[in-house]
Amino acid sequence: MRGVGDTTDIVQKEMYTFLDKGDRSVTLRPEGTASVARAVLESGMANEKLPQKLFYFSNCFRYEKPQAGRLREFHQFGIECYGSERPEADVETMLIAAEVIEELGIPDITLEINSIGCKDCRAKYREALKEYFAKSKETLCETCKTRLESNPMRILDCKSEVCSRIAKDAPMILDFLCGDCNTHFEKTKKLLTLSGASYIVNPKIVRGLDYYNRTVFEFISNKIGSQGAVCAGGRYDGLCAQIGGVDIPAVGFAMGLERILLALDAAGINLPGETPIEIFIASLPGAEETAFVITNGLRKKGFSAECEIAGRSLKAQLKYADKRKAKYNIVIGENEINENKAILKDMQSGEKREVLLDIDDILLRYNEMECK
RNA sequence: GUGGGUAUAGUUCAGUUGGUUAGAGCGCCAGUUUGUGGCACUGGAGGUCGGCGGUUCGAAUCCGCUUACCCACCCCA
Repeated sequence: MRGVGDTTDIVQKEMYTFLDKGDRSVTLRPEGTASVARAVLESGMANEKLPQKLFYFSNCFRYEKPQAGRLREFHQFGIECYGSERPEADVETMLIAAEVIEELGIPDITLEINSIGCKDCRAKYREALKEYFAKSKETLCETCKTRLESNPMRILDCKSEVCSRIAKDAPMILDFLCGDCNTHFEKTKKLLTLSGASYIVNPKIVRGLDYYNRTVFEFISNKIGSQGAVCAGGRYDGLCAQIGGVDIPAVGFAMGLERILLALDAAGINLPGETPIEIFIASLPGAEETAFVITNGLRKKGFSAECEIAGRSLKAQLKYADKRKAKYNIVIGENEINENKAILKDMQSGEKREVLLDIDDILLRYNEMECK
């Protein structure tokens, strides 16, 4: 609550909080950053070397009404950089996100950035906003009336027709940045441009977590429904001190994995499916034990090998091997056991080669066929 | 929290104004020379039609309640 901010929706409405069997109040984490900050401080990482660069994959929980791209249990991939207050860290972070998105091949993603300044800038800005919105206080929507006192910046984000119309001509945070924050933002934009990253400045971005300051950004898709933010983040210099640790600047992002999957799906990009097995050892009645032992031997050599464990006919076994996309097969029956020989067959080319019923010989022939 | 929608086989979906034994494609299993798969053909398994209650001679179909899911608002990854 301290980290994310107790006036945010995440804390006020969306936390899964309950008592455990020892009557302790437990909350499922709604996001990753505050947990990482706590871990960094608790483990003393901040005293080791700086900057520290970290990543996480984690499931998160928010009590919201589910819809496309919004689940009550979802997964985030995130990175965090601790120990630099300079724009290089901000841009490095954004570039990594851009790289991930590009590497995955997701098209039509826009990077939107903004600066929400520091405490001083925001104090002035809040006053200006209050003054501005107070003039139309009566026409604001109910939630925004309360936001006027608690967190006027979020009125800018309100989608209600009335509020957004009023917000249209509201003062912009960018006009209230102090010298340092302005320099930081200008340098950030410059580094992005120098790195060849395309972005737009969206002065309306207000992140929903209170720990952010200065740079905030979102990677947005318009192909995955109304929950378009596929990745979002920013700088959070005050968070460590806020939760009771040393004062250490940081910047990071979180990526919504389910939303990434939606975007991949919308673009028709398939993720790699089932891993094909390398060798399938089929067996005829009486040869099951030999097949089993050879399969195990191949596995110990690091191969992905399978044999029949369901007692099916040869035909069914090979059908199964085909469905598993096995690269090679070996059929073992009475003849093979008597002669201590079998046929290693490439299931795609149909090429065959004689092998001894011996792990090393199978590996040798396998490699010969693979290298051809 | 607010609004709208959907629920039938493993899956994607048909199912007429209420009327016999609820169907199809794909998937799964088996067979088509009992030692080589993919293709084709044939056959098979698999459903208390989301749940409970009501109307009716009769309900997958109509009504009420309920649960789950989907979409949008809100909010956010």
